[in-house]
Amino acid sequence: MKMIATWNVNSIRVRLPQVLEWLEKESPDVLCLQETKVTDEDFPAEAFRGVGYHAVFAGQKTYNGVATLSRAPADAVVALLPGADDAQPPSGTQTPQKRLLAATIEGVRVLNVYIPNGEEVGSDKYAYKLSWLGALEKFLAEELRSHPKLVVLGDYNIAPEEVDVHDPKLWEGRVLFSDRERAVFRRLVQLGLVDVFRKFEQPEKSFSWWDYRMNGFKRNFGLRIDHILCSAVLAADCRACSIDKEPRRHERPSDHAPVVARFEPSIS
DNA sequence: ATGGCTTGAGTGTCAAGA
Repeated sequence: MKMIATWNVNSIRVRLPQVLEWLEKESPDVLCLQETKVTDEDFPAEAFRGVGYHAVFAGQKTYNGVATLSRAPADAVVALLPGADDAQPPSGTQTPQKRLLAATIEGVRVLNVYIPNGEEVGSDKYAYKLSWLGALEKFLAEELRSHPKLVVLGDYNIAPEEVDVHDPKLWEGRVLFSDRERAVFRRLVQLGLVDVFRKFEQPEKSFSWWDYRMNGFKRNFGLRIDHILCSAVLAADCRACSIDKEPRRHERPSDHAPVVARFEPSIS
């Protein structure tokens, strides 16, 4: 396995042609998708099989939903985060929320995550985000014990540092960039993970999400909230990590861009 | 200024995302 990627597609129904095109062009070994927004019976597994990918998926109607596509089959699949919905989820939300998919692919433990948005600091959804992150931290610590080759990638909905935000003053204290969220991100890293994007020199103002409104992409008003965190063993063999802005320029784009990590020699 | 776009649900218009 030499290339893994993550992409919040904001509806797999709408984005399917773009994802198929991207797979054919880039040929990653693994692609983790978030916000598929379909139930499992509506997931387009056949279309992915047609271009040479296995798919595992955990979806629900309208919201959330994660899927992991891979050249090699996925084993030991866990489709729910233990303890995530123990605390009261925000009123009116469907439970359990489908936001995590763990799978072992060619001996690498791949944790695909769609961390809650949190809406606004102090809201019910913000409390749910922190509670969900607490459950993730616990699950991750356990998974790391049994899987030295582990990667956690997806839409974290957290911009970890000032350089990850187009206007840190504007975003100070706000959801996605609040101190508590950033502290949790640091705690996840301290479990023994590396944010591989920051292992390498990167262009100034590198972001993975831009608001659809106000020409956010053209003005590069964005945030880096999609991340690839690797265990030390995998990070040592990571040779590059980049954000592919090309799909964000398409007609009807997702508001997120794919993030890609490359390894040498093969990590499997 | 609490908007701005986009998607899904469902067919009028709202919730949710970030």
